[in-house]
Amino acid sequence: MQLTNVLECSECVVGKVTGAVAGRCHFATRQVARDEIIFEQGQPADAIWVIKDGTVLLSRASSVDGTSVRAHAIRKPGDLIGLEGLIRPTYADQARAITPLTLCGARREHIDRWLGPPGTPARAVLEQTVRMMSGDPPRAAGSDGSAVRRLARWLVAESEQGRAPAIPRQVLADLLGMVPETLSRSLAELARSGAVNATRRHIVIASDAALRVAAGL
Amino acid sequence: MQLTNVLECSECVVGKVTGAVAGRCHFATRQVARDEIIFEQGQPADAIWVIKDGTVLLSRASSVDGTSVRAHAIRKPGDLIGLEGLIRPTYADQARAITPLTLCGARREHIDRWLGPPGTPARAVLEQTVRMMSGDPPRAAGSDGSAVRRLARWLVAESEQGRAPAIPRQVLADLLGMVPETLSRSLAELARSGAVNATRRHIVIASDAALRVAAGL
DNA sequence: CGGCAATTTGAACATTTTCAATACGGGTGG
DNA sequence: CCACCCGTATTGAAAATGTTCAAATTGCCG
Repeated sequence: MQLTNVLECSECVVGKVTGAVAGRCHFATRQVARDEIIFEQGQPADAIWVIKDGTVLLSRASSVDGTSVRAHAIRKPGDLIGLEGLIRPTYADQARAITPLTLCGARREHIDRWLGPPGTPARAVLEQTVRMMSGDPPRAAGSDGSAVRRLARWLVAESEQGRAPAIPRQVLADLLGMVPETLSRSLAELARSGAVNATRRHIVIASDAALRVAAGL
Repeated sequence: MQLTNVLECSECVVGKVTGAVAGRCHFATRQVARDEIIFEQGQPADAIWVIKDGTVLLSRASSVDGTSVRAHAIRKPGDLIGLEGLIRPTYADQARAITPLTLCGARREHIDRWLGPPGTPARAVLEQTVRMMSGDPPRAAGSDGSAVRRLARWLVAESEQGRAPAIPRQVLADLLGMVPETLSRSLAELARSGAVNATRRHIVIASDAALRVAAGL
């Protein structure tokens, strides 16, 4: 996304807007060593950062069980991290430096003021966008557990009032990182164990408990 | 992300900001039938929509080869689709209705005006965020092709000047949806075929051609 | 220069994919 | 209103692929 690896203030979102000349932007610069944690998932989201130099790794513990954390994105110079602070009290990801880093950041209140009054169109759209982003679960893959387990987790996470969103099998398979045949088999398995009740179009949850067992929770 | 399935104007990003009472927002409402395509990947991104009711599926053809499209996200009432129009001339995804839909939308120029002057902080941050979002490749999964192929594709997509980002194997494995052992083997395979040259910390591309062959391009 | 943790390798095993055939269900037209 | 038809979903069996677990290696840091 960025041609050079180091971001000048004149190329930075913040720098550009404030018309800053090199190094004069009002955000605070901070150096971070490799492997250092910038923030933890669940911590109060009290700062937002721009990456000037280096690479950041975002990881998230699966929202349902607290265990296995999985890397889901890398962020590079120019990118913003910690934006979820705009819409929720805590960080949605863990951010870790996988190279030495230069960051520029500010506390949430500061950003809040800087962004201008809430209720302006740009700000409202920004917030909605961040909400959308941090709500997207990373696409599942084989190493996330067996097909049955992934399906069960998805059902736990996405179902409302005992019914899963009506999504064609082909599409759901894609979202779960498997082929339709495997999805079909997994669903049959869950039905066999009494966790769900599936027709061609709808999936209803028969036993929340059984489903959670299948999900490994 | 939304408790009810139908979004009132009073709950909508646009509605809220404009203080609209029911149905009075200046965006145009549109009904969409199930399976209808709202926009195609690559088309001029000339409109942005808010989902009022229903579910939208976003799919993307892998950026490297034009073939296999994969579903990568679903969007629900309250979400915005087509935001990439703010930062690039064409849509980054295909959007398809997987239920009957009610949308509210406006042309890009309109949104542009509505969002206020470019160069305001909120707007700049919004644009940067959208840029980040549409740049994120969906996490790979087993059904996307063999491990070697997925690795090769990632290398093609992420390398700059013949070198891949310096990422620990463990992390890269996660991003590619495989376990470290499999990554190791895949990398060895690519090295054997002369496509890359790997040390523990860096991966350099030895032959762009060979790599593309391994990627199936 | 030595120790250690990350990585690589090996072999057996489990799972998923594949390919092909069948069943099912919804929509359509009579 | 019912029967037929088509496309989607399911099932089966074999083969390919990835995972697991354990052991050996290697490169990097102090």
